[in-house]
Amino acid sequence: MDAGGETDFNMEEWPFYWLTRFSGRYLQQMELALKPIGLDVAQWRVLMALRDRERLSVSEIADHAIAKLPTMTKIIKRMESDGLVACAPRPSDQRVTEVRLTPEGEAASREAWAAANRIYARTFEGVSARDVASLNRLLRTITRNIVL
Amino acid sequence: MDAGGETDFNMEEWPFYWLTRFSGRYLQQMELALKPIGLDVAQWRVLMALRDRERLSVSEIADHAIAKLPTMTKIIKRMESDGLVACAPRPSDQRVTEVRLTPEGEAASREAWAAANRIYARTFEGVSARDVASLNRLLRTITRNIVL
DNA sequence: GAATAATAGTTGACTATTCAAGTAATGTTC
DNA sequence: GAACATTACTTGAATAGTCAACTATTATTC
Repeated sequence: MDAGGETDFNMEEWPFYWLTRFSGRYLQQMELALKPIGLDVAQWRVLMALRDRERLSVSEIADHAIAKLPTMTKIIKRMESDGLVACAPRPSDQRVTEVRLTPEGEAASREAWAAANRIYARTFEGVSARDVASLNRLLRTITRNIVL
Repeated sequence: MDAGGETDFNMEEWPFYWLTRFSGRYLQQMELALKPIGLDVAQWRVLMALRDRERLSVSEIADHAIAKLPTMTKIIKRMESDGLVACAPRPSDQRVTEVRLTPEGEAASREAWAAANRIYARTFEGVSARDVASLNRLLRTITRNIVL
């Protein structure tokens, strides 16, 4: 496959094309679904990160959400002043700022997850569980491969 | 699958998790690869859109790159003042601004595609052509489904 | 254990993106 | 064909994201 040359190259056979395109539409739809909840995509990423663990440092959230650290600082500050999260220095290491959801943040999280599930349901309607599993497997592989 | 509830939910079995994660890393890597060429991700999206067609309107590019129209206006203006693209009103409809690559823009495009191909090669190393084809097929389906 | 290095985060100046409101050209309706 | 609506952008004010430089805390080295 030679995407740069003059040879016959079909964009639709290039996975990056579809991944970019899908990702863009996913963000559009999430943005739309989050608006009534009073959230944006950046905040949604923080809620996703805080789904599994109760407390995370700002760096850990930035890493998980694949955002730069200063960006994440400011997103967290916004969410803090909106009352969605609470921040406190970690007792064992005062350098790290630990972030956790407030009850209000948990409520927003539940609403956001419900919205995400609705989008998921219609997006994968008619796709078999086996195909979803294959997709996850392949995505995990290429996500690992791309970093080098 | 109930991503919002208290039930056992494994993020790694949720395709949106991987799609978001992959997409983030892809953008990181492209950003890195484009820097020496003097391009950013926004400009790369324009070059991608202009790969197949010689001339596109600002709206068409915005739509293809899944960006908002005012954003695209400004990206195009930046690229125009960098000498990468040229703009002219469409003769048959003076409202539309047609954008095409300059020779300089074509050169940048070739370099960017080469960089993208290098990333693609290492990302999909060891992935069979059949799996790539399945991935494309599934991505096309879910990209169509998500919009409703 | 004082000096230096490394880590975690924040801040401020700069750039990029977005929303809302504007302009200009084309379509439509009566 | 004049008035109104729609389309295709563009612009300016507000917001968000980024880079470089800074502070504070912990780790390491001599």
